[in-house]
Parts: sequence; C-alpha cells; structure tokens
Amino acid sequence: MVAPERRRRLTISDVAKHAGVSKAAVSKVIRNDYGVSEAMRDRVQRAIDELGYRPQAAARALRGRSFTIGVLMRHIGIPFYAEIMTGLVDQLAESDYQAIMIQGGTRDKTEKRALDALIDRQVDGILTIAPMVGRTQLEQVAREIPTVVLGRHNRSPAYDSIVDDDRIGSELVMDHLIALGHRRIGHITFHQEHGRTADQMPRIRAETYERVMRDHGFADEIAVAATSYSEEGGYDGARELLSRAPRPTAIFAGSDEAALGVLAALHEAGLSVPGDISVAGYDNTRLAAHPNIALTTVNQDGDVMGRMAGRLLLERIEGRTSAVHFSVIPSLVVRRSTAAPRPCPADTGTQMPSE
Amino acid sequence: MVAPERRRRLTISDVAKHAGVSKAAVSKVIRNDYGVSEAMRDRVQRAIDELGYRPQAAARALRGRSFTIGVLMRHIGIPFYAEIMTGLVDQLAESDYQAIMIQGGTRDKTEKRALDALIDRQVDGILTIAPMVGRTQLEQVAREIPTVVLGRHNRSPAYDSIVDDDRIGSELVMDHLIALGHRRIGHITFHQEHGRTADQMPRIRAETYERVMRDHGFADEIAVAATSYSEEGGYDGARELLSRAPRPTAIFAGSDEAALGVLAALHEAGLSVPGDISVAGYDNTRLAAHPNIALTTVNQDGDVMGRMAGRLLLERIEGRTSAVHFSVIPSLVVRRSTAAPRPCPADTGTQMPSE
DNA sequence: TCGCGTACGTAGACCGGTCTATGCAAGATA
DNA sequence: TATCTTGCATAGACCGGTCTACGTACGCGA
Repeated sequence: MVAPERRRRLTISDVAKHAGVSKAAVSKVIRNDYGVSEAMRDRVQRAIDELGYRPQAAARALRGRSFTIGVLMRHIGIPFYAEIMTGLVDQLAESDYQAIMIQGGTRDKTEKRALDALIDRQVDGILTIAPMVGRTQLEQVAREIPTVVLGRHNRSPAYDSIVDDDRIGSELVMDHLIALGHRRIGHITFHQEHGRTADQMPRIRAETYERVMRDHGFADEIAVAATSYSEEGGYDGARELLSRAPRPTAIFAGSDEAALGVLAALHEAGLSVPGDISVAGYDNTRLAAHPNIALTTVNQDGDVMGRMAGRLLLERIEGRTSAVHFSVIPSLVVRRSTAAPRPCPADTGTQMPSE
Repeated sequence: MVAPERRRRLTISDVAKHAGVSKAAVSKVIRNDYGVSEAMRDRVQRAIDELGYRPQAAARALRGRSFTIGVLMRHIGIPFYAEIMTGLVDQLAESDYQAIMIQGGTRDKTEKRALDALIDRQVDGILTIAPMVGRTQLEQVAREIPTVVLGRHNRSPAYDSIVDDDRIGSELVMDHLIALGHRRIGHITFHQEHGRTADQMPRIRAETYERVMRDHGFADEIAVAATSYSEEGGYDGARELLSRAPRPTAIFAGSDEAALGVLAALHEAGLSVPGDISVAGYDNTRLAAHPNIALTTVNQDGDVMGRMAGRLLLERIEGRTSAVHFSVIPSLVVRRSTAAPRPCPADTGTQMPSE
C-alpha cells in the first residue's frame, strides 16, 4: 500500500532547461525586469506557456514578495464585507496580487492569532476590516507590512485608513425622519466599556443624532438606548425605548443588524412598521433590501471602499510612506420602513401594549 | 527622504544562537520531532518565548508544510458559508493549521485563478465549497493536494466529499406540507444547461419532490418552475407558478434565496403567507430566521460540515489516501411561512389576482 | 587598434526553514 | 575488550525562487 506518487511540480529550472537559458533569465522575464532582449522574452514566454509553468509563491515570498494581500475580518457572513471584497478583488485583478481572507473572530485572542498568521505568511499588505486590536499593535504591524484599516476612525500616521463619514450618514437619516414630521425619535447605540480599544464610530452616530435633535429644538425628546449593534442589541434597545411613555414615533438604529432586532421587537409587540413606528438602520445590508423588510438605511459604498483599499495598499507596496485617510460619503436609501408619523389629534396618550 | 528601516524579522538562527544550540535542534523542538532531550526542549522553548519567535510559513512551505488550509468559495457574504468556516476553524484550532479563504467569484475563469492561487501558495489542503469547476480538474488538483469538496454530489475516489442528504431534506419539506393538508404544491428548481459541470443537487431536490407527489397520488398536481436558485429565480418561478389555475396552495423553493424571491413575488401579488400560500425553502439562511420572514426551511448543519471538512483534511494530510464521502442528515425548521391550506368548500375556482 | 560604455546573459549566493547523514557518548552485548 | 545499539545533537544540503556581481559581445569615438 504505497501512497500514490505525488507528481513533482514544475520549477523555474525546468523552464530554463526547456528554453535553453539560465534560471535568472526566466526570473527576469517573469518579473518584467530590465535587461532582457526581445528574442529572450519570446523564447522564455513560449517555454512558460508550453509547460504551463506558474511560479511558487512561497519561494518568491522567501526572497521578495508573496504577491498576496491579506484581509482580516471578524466573520465572513456579512454582506457589507462581501462588497468590500468585490471592490478589492476588482482593483487587484489587473495586478499580480491575490487577496486572501482570514477570520479573526470576535475575541482578542483569536483575532491576534489570525493577524499573526497573515504576517507569518509574508503577505505584502494587510487590510483589516473593523479590527478590535488596539492602535499601538496596529502600528507595530504597519511598521512591518503596509496596512490599511477600514472602518475605524482611529487614525495613525503609520497606516492608511478608510472610513465612512458617519456624521453625514447620520445626518441623512435624521433629516429624513424629521422632514417626514417625526420629533420623538429614539436611537440605539453601541455601548463600549473599554475606552482604550473602542472605536469612535458608534459615538459619532450617537452624537450626531443628539446634535440634530437639539438643533431642531427636540432636546427634550432625546432617547438613547445604549445596548449594542447586534440584532439582540436592537431587540433589547427597542424594548427599552418602547417602555417610555409616550413612546417614540421613529427609531434610528445605529446599524442594520440592530434595526432587524428592532423590527423583531416591534413585530412581537404587535406594532406595525411604518404605521405605528418608523425604523431606519445604517449599513444597507442585503437583508435591508428585501421586500419583507424594506428598511430605510444608509448605504456605505463597500465597493468603492474595497477598491480604494486595494489602491492604497498597492501604493504603499510601491513605496509610499505617508499616511492617507479616506472618507467615503454615504447616501440614504429610503424604503418602506419609514413614513410620516400617524396623525394624532392629541400628541400624547398613545396606548402601550401591555407587558 | 529615506524609507523607514524595516526591522528584520527574527529567524530560527537567532533563536539557535540565543539558546546556544543548532538550527536543527530548534527546528526539532518546533515540530515536536523525535530525538530531543528534556533539557534541550526546555532551553529552546525558553529562547523562543523570550524572543517571541514565530516561524515563517513561506520558508516552511518551501521545504515541507505551510500549515495552511485554503478554502475556496464563490462569495463571502453567505451565512451558510460562515457557519462552515466556524466549524472548520474550530476543528483546526487545536492543530497548527490556519484556514485562509479566497473568493472564486461566479465565473469559471476567476474561480480557476483563485484555485491556482491557493495551489501556488502551497496550501496543505483545499476545501472547495460548491465549486463550479469540473470533476476532472478537481481530481487533478486532488492529486497534488489533499482536497475536500463540500456541497457537490459529484463523487470521486480522488477526493473526499461532504454533502447534505438532499433526498431526506426534500422529503422533510414535502412530508410537512402534505401533513398540513396541501396537495397542490409547486416547486422551483435550478435549471442548468451544461450537463457536464452541473451538480446533481438541484436535480435530487426536484426528483424527490416529484416522487413524493406521485407517492401520494398527486401526480397531476406536479408543477415545477425551472428557473434558478437565486432570489430572482425565485421571483420569476413564483410568477410562473401563480399564473396556473388553480394556483398552488404551497411552494417548495429549492433554496432560501429562491424562497425570498417567492415571498417578494407573493407580496407584490397581494397574497398573504401562509394565509393564501405556504412557502418553504432550503438552507436555513439567517434571513430565514428573521421574524419578518420566518421561513420554514431545511437546516444543513454547516458547523458540523465545516468540522468534518477540517477532520478529513487533517487525515488526508496525515496520509490517508482512500476517499471518504460524508452525508449530513438535515433537519426541518418549521416557522410561520407554512400552515394548513385555507379550507375551501370547492377545491377549484380560487380567484387569481389580475395580471 | 584600443579603450570604454552599454546591453544582455549567467553563475552562484541567498532567503529561512526542514531533513538527511553523520558524529559522539553511554550503555548493552558478546 | 571489542562491537553494537540507542539517544541526542549538529553540519550542511536542499526547497524554488530572487538578486548581486560579473562576464561577454557589440558599437562607437579617438
């Protein structure tokens, strides 16, 4: 019982022999290096094509580049991340670089392990999407490898960053709701304990919410549920907001995930959307678009972000050392989850569903 | 303007020097190889810890293993894939292997490129999730690298495969609908032109549907819309089925994606679910669980599948050469999208919404 | 013809690990 | 005592690329 002979892979030497030239010459052709005659190029290229040779990334990595971009994300099941990847892959398609992804999970330890794994695999550039790891550590990574951080407002001169302009996005939502006639608008935010590693994003959305409320003279109506951006957080937050009297006529959830939780809570409470309450989210996930959900939300152009990430990484690999911070302007997507509040003769005294 | 000195990475030689031993000794300790005294192990381990050394995967790959498992998937935004990854990562957590993912996209060419990229990066094992590439090519890959194919019924002695038992899953749905009292049940299937690379999965689901219908004496009620498993396919398929008179009282969509399209079409047609029509899907995606959708569907345990994939790959890497084909028994998740058909005095003559 | 610069091609070191072959010492066996 | 085994440590080849340093041929001006 012998293991089947695992066919040896073609090497650059095979190509060199087949073309009757040196390894170095083949290498030069592959890398489009200077000092190759037209005849040599043709000859080697023909040999490569005939044999179907592809260089081995590991060997290249050992000496120079691995032609690999590593992307670190918490989980893969997130449609927005998929969009980012689409943009990134598109951008890299014309280069020789390939994007690989790795899951960091939601624990510091697993994320660290994943990040190390990318570094150990000699990737030429790293894109981290909404990482949990602290700035200091990111800077350390960035010193070794070109790095782009997406979705964290935590700037650093050591790495490039790409963020959505959350201030503008939140204003879009609030202006929309207020234009519809709402004034008792609740907000669900993400409460982070650790100020150290916390990102400013939820804070920006919450602050903008409060500012706009105040600007319109609705300071007394400000109602924030500080739970989390998860579906569960949205559910809990919604129940908290609903327990107020009078209850809000609209809820601006800090994320679509949370908005889904809000919808679930409203559904459970027997309240209709947007009849009884309008709901808006943030992120324009794919679920938000489904007719049964039809959530008004803020669209961050993940495709553009991913594309930009690819460009910044390639630039860094080419040698740029100054940091670039890119801000993407989001847009509002109005769907059926928001409408004018139900006209009410008396503005107070709406009945609550009994607990 | 000089680029900042990029700090040289620690190598095995640094560790050896620091511990006052040979490179080979350090290598042995790292790999838990035979022929290392207790004293040596301690000494080297201490040096590794003190310096914070981590071996470089590229260098290891060149000689032996890269300790990397490559996962090829079409897109990352699919919750079911996320579950698979969770299982896989869990399974690999105790080993020294790391899973990386790569997007193959939906075109043959891009998928091929992604697959090559994994091979060029010397991964020790490959998991392909519902690949488009033909069996012959998969077999060729499998000859070079341990391979597990998930989600294709296309078996081969060259690689392991993991599939959901679609026959059982489809029976679960059909039995459920029939037990509720339905007999005019429509089905939406995925029509594939290219028999060559086509997978049998949609065929199995469709055939099981027809068989169960016949077994219950409902052969005359068989109604299949051959579109696709996408949301759009579901939408088109539903409209096709609705145009029949009498229209079905239940629709079994071959996938949740398609089921979502069905819901959208029904919503548009002003039909209520499950009041007018029951809808069932297949896959138990995350959307299916949301209260606003609450889709009855078939759950494939992605976690178990991913875990199994990891185990099979590790076994193959350890030297197993015989093929294993693993079938996961799915389960039915009953939600609010299915109910008994509306009692009707006359079974025919239900009015259609005008087109 | 000589000297020199330029263009092109190659030999061989090198990257950081693994792995084989070998050395060496201590204990077992003849 | 001589030989053999066993356990442990090491030197150095090796993986498949890249890259430096050098050799060679050719063109051109003096």
